[in-house]
Amino acid sequence: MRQQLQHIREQLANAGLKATQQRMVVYHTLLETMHMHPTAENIYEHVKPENPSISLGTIYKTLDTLVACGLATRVSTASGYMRYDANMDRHNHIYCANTREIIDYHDAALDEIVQAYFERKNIPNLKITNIHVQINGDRIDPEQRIHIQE
Amino acid sequence: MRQQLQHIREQLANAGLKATQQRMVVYHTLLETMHMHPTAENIYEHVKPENPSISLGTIYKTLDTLVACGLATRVSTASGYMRYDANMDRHNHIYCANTREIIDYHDAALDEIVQAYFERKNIPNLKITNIHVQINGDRIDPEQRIHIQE
DNA sequence: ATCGCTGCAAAGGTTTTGCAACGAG
DNA sequence: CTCGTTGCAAAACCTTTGCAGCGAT
Repeated sequence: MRQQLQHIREQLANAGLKATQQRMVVYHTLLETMHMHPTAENIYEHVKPENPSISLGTIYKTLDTLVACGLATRVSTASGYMRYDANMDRHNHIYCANTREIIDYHDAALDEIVQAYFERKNIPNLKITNIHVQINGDRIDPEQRIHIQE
Repeated sequence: MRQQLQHIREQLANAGLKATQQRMVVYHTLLETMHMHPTAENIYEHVKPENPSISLGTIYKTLDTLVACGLATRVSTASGYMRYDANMDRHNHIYCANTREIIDYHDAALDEIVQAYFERKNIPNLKITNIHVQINGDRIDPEQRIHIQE
């Protein structure tokens, strides 16, 4: 955790950015709550108790900054809310329509199959940067968590 | 095209909805501009010259209606804008980062592979309703269209 | 004629912006 | 000390809503 803060500091320095309290806190929170793909508002509420003077505008600016320097990404939604993800490992998302969750889905075998498919396919005039499989569905039992085994 | 308007009329009737001028025009435009996955604003601008009295609020309400009765879907974006798609055939999307386009990508073989994969996989407590492959990339030559051959 | 739908304008919610004060390097 | 960053509040956006009047059935 001290190590993680050090890591954050380095990443920001590499991008030529100051390691301010606010950035440290926001990025740390984003890492902590990564699995829920929070909105700016979510992070604000999470951070405010221990940082009462932080402003929502700063959260937005910081998230933009993190995305710009490759420490986070925006998550595609059809909901109108912007959600953020600090998990930069190659992974896919399960979208639960009934619970509105977005669940990480790591699956190297799937990624391999899909990537191989597109290498064979070769779409002209397109340089593919990344492929993302969006699994839409519903939790059958909304009380029970979805647990993924590779 | 007359046939298409008839089809629209039937679909609306089936859903217990009145076939108003506005709905006909909006849906017709959405079908015509399907390939560009327009925003509500896009449709408004497209429609206004020939329907000066139509309001943007009506466009939004109509798009909601079309989505609710299964004639259109919302397209996932990481941009904050809501985009709509009247193409209800099973298909995927190519997201061009440099041109901001969303291009339809039909590929039955890919769909087959992915679907078979998840049938084998069976994620516990999840009922999959649909799987969507998002191909992110850049046009190499922004002047030249991307043309897909199956 | 009825009741659902439209147009308008106002409100709502999220995200961005401008600028003086602040603080990390 | 300097210049990038923050906090605040206002503005800019996109989308939704309320309601009187209109029009499809």
